[in-house]
Amino acid sequence: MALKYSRQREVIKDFLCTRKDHPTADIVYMNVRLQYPNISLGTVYRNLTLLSDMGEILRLRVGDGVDHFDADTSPHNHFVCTKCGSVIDLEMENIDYITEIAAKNFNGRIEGHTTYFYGICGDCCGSPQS
Amino acid sequence: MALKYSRQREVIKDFLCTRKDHPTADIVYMNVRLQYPNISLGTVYRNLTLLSDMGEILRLRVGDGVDHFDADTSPHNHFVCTKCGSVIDLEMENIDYITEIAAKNFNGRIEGHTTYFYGICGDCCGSPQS
DNA sequence: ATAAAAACAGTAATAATTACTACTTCTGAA
DNA sequence: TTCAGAAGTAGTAATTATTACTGTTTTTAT
Repeated sequence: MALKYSRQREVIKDFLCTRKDHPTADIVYMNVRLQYPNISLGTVYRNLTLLSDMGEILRLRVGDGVDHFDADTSPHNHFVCTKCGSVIDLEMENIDYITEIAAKNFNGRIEGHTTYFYGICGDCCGSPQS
Repeated sequence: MALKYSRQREVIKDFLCTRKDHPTADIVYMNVRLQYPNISLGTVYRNLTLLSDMGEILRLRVGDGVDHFDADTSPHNHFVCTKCGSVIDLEMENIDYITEIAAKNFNGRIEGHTTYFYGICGDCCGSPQS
């Protein structure tokens, strides 16, 4: 009986599934609290960690100092706007073969890679003085 | 007269040039203090930020929650061991063309990418129970 | 030499995340 | 169906990396 059901965890997962942007723990907290007013931030963090450890969600470390979370666990890549900070899904062909390129002259086991593309997103390209 | 000479900055840069692992600010601080005992941690952070803003060093956000720094600014990629946490240079062919692959169906400007390979390093592969 | 700008040491503050604790909720058997 | 114990929770405190602030020192252009 290692993992028990928890209403809070379900609500967190459900909320994350409704979002295509990649919210931070704090944003999850603020939103989940609307339906579940006395949930605690610690519970949000614990369950996000739990869910990502189980592989049900992804934890994205895009380099802005805050973890982002993604309910879409299918293989895909992300773009981070250096102007507005938004994290966007990319529809692009799979590039996982780069791990084989990396493995060629490497003395160790390469298991994967994390790649984030950065630049200016469509919205910010259109807005004044970038 | 925007940027003035500073002995502290020189010592920090010199130390970083002697290292091929990718030390954190704290490790830089501890080592630089051996030669410069009353340097402050804030000075180390400020100068590391300054140097990376000038492009003289790289700031690596490998996803372990701590920034690493690299005096080698030539284009190369990094590997992070998920067991011991060490950050290692990879000698591999350039993969920057992946930004063009990413740009194909993307409505915005892709300027670059950060890629970190992860797995088990050579040392940890050899050691017991990985 | 000197004065203003920049940098410094030392300390305080911030921000994200994790740890702790007493209480509550699940759940598998009696 | 109860009920005991494990797992989870709310609320708070602690931790960790980093940045900001302040009064003093260093650099450098005149």
